[in-house]
Amino acid sequence: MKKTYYITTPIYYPSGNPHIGHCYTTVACDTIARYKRFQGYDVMFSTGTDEHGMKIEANAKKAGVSPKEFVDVIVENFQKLWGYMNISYDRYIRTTDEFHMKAVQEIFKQLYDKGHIYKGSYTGKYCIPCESFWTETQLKEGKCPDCNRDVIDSNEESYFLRTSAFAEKIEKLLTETDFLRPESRVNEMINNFIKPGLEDLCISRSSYKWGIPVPLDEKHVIYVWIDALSNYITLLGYGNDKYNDFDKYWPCDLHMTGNEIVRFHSIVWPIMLMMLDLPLPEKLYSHGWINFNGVKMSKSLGNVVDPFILGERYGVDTIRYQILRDMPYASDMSYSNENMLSRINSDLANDLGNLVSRTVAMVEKYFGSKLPIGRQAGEMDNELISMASGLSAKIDKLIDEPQLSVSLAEIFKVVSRANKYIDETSPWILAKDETNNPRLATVLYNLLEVIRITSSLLASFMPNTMPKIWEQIGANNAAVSYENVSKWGVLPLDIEVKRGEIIFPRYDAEKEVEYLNSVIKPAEIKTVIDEDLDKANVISIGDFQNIKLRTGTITECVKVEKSKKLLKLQVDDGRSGRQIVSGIAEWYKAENLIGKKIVFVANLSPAKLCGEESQGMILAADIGNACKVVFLDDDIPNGSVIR
RNA sequence: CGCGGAGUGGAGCAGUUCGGUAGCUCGUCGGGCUCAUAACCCGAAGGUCGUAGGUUCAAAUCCUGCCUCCGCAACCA
Repeated sequence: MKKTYYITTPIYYPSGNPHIGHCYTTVACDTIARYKRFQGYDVMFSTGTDEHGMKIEANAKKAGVSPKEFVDVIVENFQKLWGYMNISYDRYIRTTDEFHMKAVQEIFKQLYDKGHIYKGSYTGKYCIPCESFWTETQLKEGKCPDCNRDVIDSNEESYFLRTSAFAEKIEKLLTETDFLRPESRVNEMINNFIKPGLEDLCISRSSYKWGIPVPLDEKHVIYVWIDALSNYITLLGYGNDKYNDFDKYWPCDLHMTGNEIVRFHSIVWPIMLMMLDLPLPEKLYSHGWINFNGVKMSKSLGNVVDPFILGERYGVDTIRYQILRDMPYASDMSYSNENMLSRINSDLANDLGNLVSRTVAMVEKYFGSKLPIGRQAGEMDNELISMASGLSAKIDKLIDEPQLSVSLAEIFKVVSRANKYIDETSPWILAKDETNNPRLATVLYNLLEVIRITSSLLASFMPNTMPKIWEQIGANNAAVSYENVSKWGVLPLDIEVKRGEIIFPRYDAEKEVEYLNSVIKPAEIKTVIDEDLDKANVISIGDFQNIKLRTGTITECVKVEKSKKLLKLQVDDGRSGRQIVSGIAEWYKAENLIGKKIVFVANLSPAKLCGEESQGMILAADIGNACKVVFLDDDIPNGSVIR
């Protein structure tokens, strides 16, 4: 029986359309899945969408549709993108799939029956108008991060998972095995969550409805963790009859995730599996993010790179190549339109595409497309041959780590060596004398062999384009099999080539960058104007009159020592003065504010921020992620009322 | 002192585990070649490795302080 290999992407949260970040994770998994199939494994490659939760419920409401209708549209976009990017997933799971929902309830029940779940109460902050729960850390200066209003303490009855009991086991798993990679993540997890003491996890909510109901207690829905993480086993048939290959594929060989959900995959998920008495996955790999010109991509900044735009213009394989090649192993990738163009021009067009083109052209020109049988080896051949035939062993190892960028670098080292080999052997000189024909044929044959080997290995990365190369060098399917990738001399001696279209065109980098900059913009500071939000939050004139705005002058200003964002201002308010603490330290230096005239909310109930009393709030404008204080003309007297 | 990561020629990175005066890709400049997608090959210029100290015969690499940037802090890959 064939050996199996099970690889997963995370299931994505469809609160918005997919972008190049989702793309990276999925393309990386696809490449590994393809390579494993190439090696002869029986592969299960899964992806999907995590479709429940408050945010989706809220977004759907805003859009005026049901949550299911809302996610259906976005899920279609995800699937469209995966089709477009040539993603060879075997199974797509949606957490709204009937079989999954039933299986999750089944898993919940099992955990409950085994005593791993108990009913307790969840303490948090609640914003009444937003109907949202927040944790202490989510609050912005003690206010609801969505609407900036006061929140109240709230106790909600909830179910909890006894994760605390497994702290020691998880610590061992993380520190004594290579389960979690890269290693830097291990430190992060241990320091942040294990050392301070692992707490039980709240696994249900009653504040929204869009989720899988808790069995026997339908007031609650199952919160994301058990719902989403379980997908990795339910899609194999665990707890349901729809699929039947759990025994075949579990335990998983590789879970790939982004950094933000490592915690749940490295701590909660293994604990769940331990509770269920199931074997643990072999490996969890967390990759970095794609930054755009050094700035993290985010929808609010409007600097999200759209894979469709890039794919349309340069081809899907080109995009796949670029993101796989430029994402470093353990850190973030810095994307820029310039880097993208430079990468595809120099590696794909100049090195690989041109190698194919010049080799095929020479076989055509010197031998009428078909090599003669006679051969004559040369000393210069040895290095090239040994590099090429030893390549696949390296790649096998790198794919397992998984070091995709380094894999590509290794393959392209051989491509470069082949270009150099052409210069060393100078076929155009050999061609001048017919007695050199055996030598010339050998040189060209060697080049074709290098192209066969490198393109076979590259096919997992660029599945569309490599067959075009095979056609041009006259390689049949057997020649590009895994079995032959470590062998030399596989192509028939009298191989016939067929010149074809240019494989990777070269682009005018300057012109293209100009074009790209016009359609894919780096982050710029801009104000998001959300009229709908304003309309939804209309207040009466009375409400407004309840807010007392007054003018004042900043007389003293120092940074609050313990905090990163807070400045402590002494304000002359035309009366006895007051102290205001404001979260603007990221944008203003304390000394620069002294003497400035500002507007503040005079009747705000005092609050303590980082131990400092704040009697009011100063007005500032949100500009993108930054903020600017509203300054006034100096001739307005302190204490004047604003209306 | 919340946690983590990073600061190396114009850009992006490797090297730091096990100290011995820096390496790769792109870009720039010069040369070669002409089979090829103005592509390919060779060579050169360009860095006192964030900063201040310390250990050492010797530090990008070890130790200490400081500065700057980024990410995370219950769910944006």
